[in-house]
Amino acid sequence: MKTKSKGAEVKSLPLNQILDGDCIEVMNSLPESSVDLIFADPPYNLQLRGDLHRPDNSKVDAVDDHWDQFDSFKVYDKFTRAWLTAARRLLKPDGAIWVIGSYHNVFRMGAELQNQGFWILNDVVWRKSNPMPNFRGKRFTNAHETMIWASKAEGSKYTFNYEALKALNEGVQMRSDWVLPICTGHERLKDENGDKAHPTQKPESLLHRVLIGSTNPGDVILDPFFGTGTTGAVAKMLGRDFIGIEREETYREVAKKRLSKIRKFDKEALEVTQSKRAEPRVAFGVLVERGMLRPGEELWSLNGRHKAKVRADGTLIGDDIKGSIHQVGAHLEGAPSCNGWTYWQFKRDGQKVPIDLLRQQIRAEMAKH
Amino acid sequence: MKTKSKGAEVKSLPLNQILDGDCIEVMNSLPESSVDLIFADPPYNLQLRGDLHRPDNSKVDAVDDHWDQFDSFKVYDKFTRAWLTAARRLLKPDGAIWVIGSYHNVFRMGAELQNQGFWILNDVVWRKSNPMPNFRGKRFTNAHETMIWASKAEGSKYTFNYEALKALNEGVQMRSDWVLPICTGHERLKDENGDKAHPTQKPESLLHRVLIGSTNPGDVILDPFFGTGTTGAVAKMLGRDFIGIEREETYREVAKKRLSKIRKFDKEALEVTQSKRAEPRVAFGVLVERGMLRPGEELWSLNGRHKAKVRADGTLIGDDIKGSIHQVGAHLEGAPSCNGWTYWQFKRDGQKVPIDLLRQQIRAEMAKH
DNA sequence: AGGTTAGATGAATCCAACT
DNA sequence: GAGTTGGATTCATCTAACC
Repeated sequence: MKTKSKGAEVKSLPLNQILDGDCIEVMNSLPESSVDLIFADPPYNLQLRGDLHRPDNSKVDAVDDHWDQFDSFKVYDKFTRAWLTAARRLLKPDGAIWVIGSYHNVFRMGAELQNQGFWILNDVVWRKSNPMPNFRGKRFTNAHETMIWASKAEGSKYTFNYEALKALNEGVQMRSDWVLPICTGHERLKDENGDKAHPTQKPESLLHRVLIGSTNPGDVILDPFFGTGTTGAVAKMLGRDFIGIEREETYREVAKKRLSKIRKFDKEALEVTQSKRAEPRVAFGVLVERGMLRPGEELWSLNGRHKAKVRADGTLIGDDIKGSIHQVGAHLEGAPSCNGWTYWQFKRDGQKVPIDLLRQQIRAEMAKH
Repeated sequence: MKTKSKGAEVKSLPLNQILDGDCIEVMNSLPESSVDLIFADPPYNLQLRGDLHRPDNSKVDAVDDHWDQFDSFKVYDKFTRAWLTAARRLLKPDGAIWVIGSYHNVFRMGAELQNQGFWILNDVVWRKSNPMPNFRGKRFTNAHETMIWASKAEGSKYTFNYEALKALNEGVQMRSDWVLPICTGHERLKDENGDKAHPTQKPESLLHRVLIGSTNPGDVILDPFFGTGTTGAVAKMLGRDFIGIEREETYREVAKKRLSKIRKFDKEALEVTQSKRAEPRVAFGVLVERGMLRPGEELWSLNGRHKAKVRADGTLIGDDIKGSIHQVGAHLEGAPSCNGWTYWQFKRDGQKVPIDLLRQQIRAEMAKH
């Protein structure tokens, strides 16, 4: 659905490029309602007072680059309002956004998201398995960052690959707390001096989970604070298109070099576990039409307490109720709803068999042709 | 230090009582700069639409109480501003506050704390070991709540019992994410009908860690949204004084009865807080997310007879089967079950290596941190 | 008595396609 | 666009009933 909806405006998007400039101006130059997902890791306004030293007196490399200083919350709020407004304009109606931050800025971003009409879906905690300790012993180890996932508006039909995430998580549904290591080792990009190329490079594993969970292959993902391009790198691997915006030339250069080395994974590997909802709908009446069930044949409920008769038009008739397999099941159980496919069974060779088996046969046939 | 600072005004405080009334009015009637710590669990402003049913058709008991209803963010913000202003007035200069909330309200509370000059020390994530699942599979399991810990102002000499918390945490620094179960079982207070007495009762283990970490014996702790009195109960056990404010008579009654049964230094309560460390379960998908295995990469079976390809969501795809490492292994062997971790191998430098080696690497990392 | 199984439940912004 | 119908969807834990 999403990929089909790409119209003419999408074709004019500067896909898989890193755009130079202030992200607000650049976003305003792009066509509205053209992007499926935005991932944003804005500067944090860290308010560091003086230099921080480890117990052994070695200096900690603080996040004190010039772009990270803001005079006050007021200025920061103005900045947040501006870039979120520009970002929201770019999102398709069913698009979504992820923002990431720490306690220094995330509350202001979250409030502004709500003020602008974004609809928060989850706040997700990235629980770092190897955070920097609190050297002074004056606070708790700052061991997590917070991400907010929000759709463009209440009622948006956002993308959520529930089954794929469940598969990623050993068969149980994915929670709002993710345990992942920080970006270190070979993955951490270095400059020519061997220092880290960017102070807050995010791990690819984080973006992998974000993109697998909330985008499909072919989707367009915008990152307005591209940095050294983790979003673009993972998007490319996963067969998504990206647009990066970054105003610092050194970061653009590092990101460009990084992206040139990335290759997309096999198409087959990118196909992901699908939800049953994605499968074609089969009308119960088709089973009757095809003679898989005969009119007049009896069906038994899963618990064996009820039975009903199949009618020629694909409805059921019970003691005091006529209707669809779902309606009759719900009525008999006194339940608000009922999935008739898993509720009803028919008899073959003395064995009770769920009618869903017949639906699966039909679906298998449909897949062949 | 703290205990010495108690002046004449402190003596007039209504200690270890539950005050009746609107918390803002009551707080304004108390003497300023008289309280060491405030713990606040205000209404979350959940905006629940219709009913929600579990897959077994049972209805979820929603938090739809009148006290959680607000017309808009504007109204909620006004409420937040008012009670935080009253709370800040009551705090001693070196006092601190904890607030707890979910994504519905915590961003607004956090921003207002900052606006009023509170100095955020940490945001602490309560990771629930047994949260309610997401029944419709439309979002991530909402598995955590967020607490914000802030001093009255920048430069406040807040209380932080670093060593006590370290001891609580098996000798390593306490982190900003706490794994604790929700309040159930005998601890959960019931009314005469056997229904829960309060819809959102917090676990004592949570308050135990808060009070051990950020107060000393003899400190005065105020809870403006006292509910059924978890803050008071834990304060009493730990030899702190409390002041509770609660406007609902039924909650006050339950809390009063509860508190009468509490005795100071209840050793049992101390044991409750020893968080059970969950056995580190590693999802195969994590190896893919972290780049230890690449989507599209091939795995070989232990006997060399079968191979399968890794997909981006941590499932495998073989000749005629898709599924988890365990499912695909079992299918290929025609076995009822299979331990995929010991069955599958990957290739590095021409050598076949069991994937379990990668799991061991991750577990070693988790154990370290 | 001791172990097993079935049932209940928790701060939840929880559907989508068709007529 | 509103109303109707099909039919997809749950994890950890505690309690009570039951062998």
